[in-house]
Amino acid sequence: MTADRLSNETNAILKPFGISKEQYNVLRILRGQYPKPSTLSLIADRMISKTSNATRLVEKLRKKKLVERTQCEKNRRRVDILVTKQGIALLEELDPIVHASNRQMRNLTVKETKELNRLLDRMRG
Amino acid sequence: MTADRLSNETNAILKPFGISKEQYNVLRILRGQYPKPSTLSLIADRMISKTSNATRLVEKLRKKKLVERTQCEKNRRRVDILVTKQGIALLEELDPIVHASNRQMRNLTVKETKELNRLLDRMRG
DNA sequence: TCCTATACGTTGTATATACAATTATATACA
DNA sequence: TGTATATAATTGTATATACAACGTATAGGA
Repeated sequence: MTADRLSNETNAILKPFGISKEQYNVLRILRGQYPKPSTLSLIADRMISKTSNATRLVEKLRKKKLVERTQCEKNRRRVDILVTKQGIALLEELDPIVHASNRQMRNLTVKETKELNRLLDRMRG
Repeated sequence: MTADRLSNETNAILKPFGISKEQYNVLRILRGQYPKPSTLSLIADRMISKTSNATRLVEKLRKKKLVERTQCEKNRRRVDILVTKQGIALLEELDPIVHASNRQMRNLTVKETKELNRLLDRMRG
């Protein structure tokens, strides 16, 4: 529930830029691989989600020209996803805004943030 | 993300009983008021959600005969929601299962759980 | 070579959420 | 009294998620 609350505020910040928090997350994953392409399974793994959802998020980003999809030549089951220049530019615009907002939003000290992350890690098992 | 992970495992546990984690949550809120009825706004407040979503969750519970809806006589804008005997019975069946699962799942000590809750409270502001 | 199992992705259905617009009732107050 | 405002809930649209069923493509073994 609490995580949702944060998530929503991030969504509100991103809304004027035309993407959701989850789509922003996918873009960051893609940038992490750049200039190498990512597969849908890789994206899904990083999001701890299903490939079916990665399929649809990527499709939304593709329609906005923020990513490109091409069938992988070496393994035609795969689809190579690559963030476009527009995607990178959008990320660079968004990063400082989102980071500042996150810090302010959760109102925790640095020490508390570390402890929170430690506990969340433990929860993940 | 982490909260989602937990949430899904709880959903998996509840699935055989025909309700979702969110619906279970609504039932518990209603039991907390029992035998007093709750309004949709009260439920939404407790869930840190919107009344629109409470409306739909309650409707699903109503179709399963787990709650009853009646228009409030004193204030006809309100709708009184009351958990039924079947609802209470289901909760009693589910509580130990869900609690055991939560404890196991998150793998934290009692002290850590308290600290986690404290930090989450701080985050809520 | 052929057949089976696995890998990668897509689509359909159900769940939940946020936000905006709308309806209906109640309250405040000029 | 009559009008404006606030409260309570509903409905429509968009977002995301999980799960299951399905369609290809690849790999491995008989």
